[in-house]
Amino acid sequence: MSEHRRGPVRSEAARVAILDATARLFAARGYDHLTMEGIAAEAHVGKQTIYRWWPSKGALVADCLLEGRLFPEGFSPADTGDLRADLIAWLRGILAFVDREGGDTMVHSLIAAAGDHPSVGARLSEQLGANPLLRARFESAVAAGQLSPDRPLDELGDAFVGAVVLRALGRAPTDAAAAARLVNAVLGPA
Amino acid sequence: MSEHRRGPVRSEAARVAILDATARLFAARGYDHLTMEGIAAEAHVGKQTIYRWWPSKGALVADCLLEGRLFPEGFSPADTGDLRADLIAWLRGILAFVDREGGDTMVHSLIAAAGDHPSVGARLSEQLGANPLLRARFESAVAAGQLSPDRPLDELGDAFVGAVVLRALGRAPTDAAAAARLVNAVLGPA
Amino acid sequence: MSEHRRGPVRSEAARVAILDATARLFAARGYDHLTMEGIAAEAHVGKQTIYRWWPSKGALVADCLLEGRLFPEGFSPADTGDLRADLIAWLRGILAFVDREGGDTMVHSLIAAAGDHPSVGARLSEQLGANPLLRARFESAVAAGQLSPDRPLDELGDAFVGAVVLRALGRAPTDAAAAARLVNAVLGPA
Amino acid sequence: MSEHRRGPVRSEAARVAILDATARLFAARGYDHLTMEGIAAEAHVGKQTIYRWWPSKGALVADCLLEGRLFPEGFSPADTGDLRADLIAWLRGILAFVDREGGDTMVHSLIAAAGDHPSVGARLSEQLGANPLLRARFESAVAAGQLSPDRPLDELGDAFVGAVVLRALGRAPTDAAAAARLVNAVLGPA
DNA sequence: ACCTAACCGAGACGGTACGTCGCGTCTTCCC
DNA sequence: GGGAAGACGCGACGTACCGTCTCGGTTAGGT
Repeated sequence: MSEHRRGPVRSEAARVAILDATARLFAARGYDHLTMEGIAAEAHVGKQTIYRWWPSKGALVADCLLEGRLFPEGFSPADTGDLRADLIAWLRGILAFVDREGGDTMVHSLIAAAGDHPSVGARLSEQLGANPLLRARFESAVAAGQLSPDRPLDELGDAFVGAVVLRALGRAPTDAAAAARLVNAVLGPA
Repeated sequence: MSEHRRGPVRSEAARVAILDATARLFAARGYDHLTMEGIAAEAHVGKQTIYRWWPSKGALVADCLLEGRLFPEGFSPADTGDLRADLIAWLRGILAFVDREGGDTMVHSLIAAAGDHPSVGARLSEQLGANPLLRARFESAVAAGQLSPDRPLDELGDAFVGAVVLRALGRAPTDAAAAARLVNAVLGPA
Repeated sequence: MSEHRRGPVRSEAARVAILDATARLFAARGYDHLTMEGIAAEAHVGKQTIYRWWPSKGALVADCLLEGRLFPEGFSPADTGDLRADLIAWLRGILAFVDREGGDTMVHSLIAAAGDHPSVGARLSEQLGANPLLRARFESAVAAGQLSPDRPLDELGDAFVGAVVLRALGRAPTDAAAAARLVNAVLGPA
Repeated sequence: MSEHRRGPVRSEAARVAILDATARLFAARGYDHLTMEGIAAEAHVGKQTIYRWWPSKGALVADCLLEGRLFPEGFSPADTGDLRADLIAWLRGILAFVDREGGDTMVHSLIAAAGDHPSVGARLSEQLGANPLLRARFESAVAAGQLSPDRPLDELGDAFVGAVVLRALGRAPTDAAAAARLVNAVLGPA
């Protein structure tokens, strides 16, 4: 009944080698020094094998992001019961990542990749902003009466993550109090 | 007294022709279809004349932005006395610009350019976010008692503009109520 | 047994198109107006395809020479039994070629190419001087007793061809008796 | 009565500096690595000053040649009374010059320059071949009965020098007996 | 036990743009 | 008005990648 494909199936080894090579080169040299030829060489794979399964460099990076090959970590806010303190700690972690050696390159690369490939943009806020987890933290704060139930929570997360992205775009230096200022700005003073 | 330079000075005609050509091509075809060769041809100028004065495509676009060649307008919030209404109107204008024909291309191009060149990022928030004017609007709101004097105003602006940028990165479609939701999220419910 | 190469083999069509284009443009505009870009365009070929197989313009011209694409003819002395008359006729042919419309350009181009690429120089004396055939003519003359068997024949050929090349270098105009004078000078008076 | 030119006359210092720089760079890097910009810089002279007085690189080199800035020496045959021995010694000197470090570069450069500028070709045979002196040696040999008075002497010189140039073009290695073979070839066996 | 379609590596191909070099001209200031 | 400095429009250079294509070799179904 069903149409059967003959011949060998997709090589998992090749798929993994390509994604590994992509993540490795992305981390080492950034998105715009990433080349299809470089990936193919690094992965010991023919270029056609890449093009057979991914339409573009952006899609490849999006897949790496999806499989968590670019951020081993994944930032998520703690829940100590004190929303402001938790948000400040969470933002500090992200800002420290951006400020560290090569971190701004990583962020800029992701932003560049987001420009190339729509789904990278979507993944970006999830991975960097950990939006589902962030939203959960907000919901917990609402339940605890620390946050008005009328605040649209997704937009609230966007405001925090967006401010960080904007800072990263402009490469503005971040001081120690930046996280606290941003929380005060968005949530209102304590 | 001063050490004097001999030889011809920089040609203003060439400088203007290059910036004009850059702005024209940027608007027409977007940042990543913008090429140095295309600019040189459009400006009837040698490539070397571009490289003599600008190190990269990004720097060129940054200068265009600085001279207001990319946004004749410049979004600025009105001051009717009602902060929320003014912010919603201002955000709607920006979102409409992003959503309009080719508007997302323009924004993505600017974001891409920001990745290439630091000062584009800085200029971006000023031009697109009109930060000095936005800050003035916030200060007016503080004076009117509509905003707590303890909110850091620059971070507040970053949160708004950042959220818009983040939306644009993910190419999420914007509905009519998006502006209002964002204002409620950041400022708290009315 | 043998290590096997994978991947596509060299395209004969591209090779021929490049050599054809080179010969065509060389004949039309001379060696120093010959450009790699022009050849690539004329041959409908990427520049890299030329650089992949030839290191320089000179090597390309040398290959054309080797395949007889620059002189369809190839000057060779007749053997009527009269050495002096045959040499004079042969030299007249060459001098006429040099003097004719564009002929000096061709010769200067070849000399310039010889400067660029060693093997062009070697091929030059073979093609223009037809040395193997010239040497055969000398051997025939030795057998006929018209030439001392102690004359080194290669050097004899070099003397004739070299004198012509030297004339061409200096662009000295050649009169009708030039060929006869050269024969008398080298072979001694009749 | 006569039209007087006003302003300063041609600067001899500049003229000498340019020719010196040309000769220095020619010897150091060869004709085709010689650039007008390089000469101007080396001579601490504006490019316009060069173009004001010389039409091309070739003309510049021709002038250097004319003033003896390229060959301090100038090969001339001795007159010991033995023509063959004198010619062999003379040829050996030239061949040694060609074969020595960078000597072939020098000769190739001169040939290339001859292609660019007609008078370089003419000067070349005079300087390298020392034709007037060579002709004088031949005339002495005719007087001594060592050479038939019917041999055209200019063509005879051309044959010798031309054979050397041809060898140099093809970069053929020269062995010790080469000079003797050439003399035997052209003059006939002893 | 073939057959054969789809996979794989390698890499040649026609292209586009890059950033550099050198050309010959033009422009500015100084002597 | 000659000369230094050097900016200009221009054209070619040789390189880097793009995305497509063409090879032989390798694997699995299907028959």
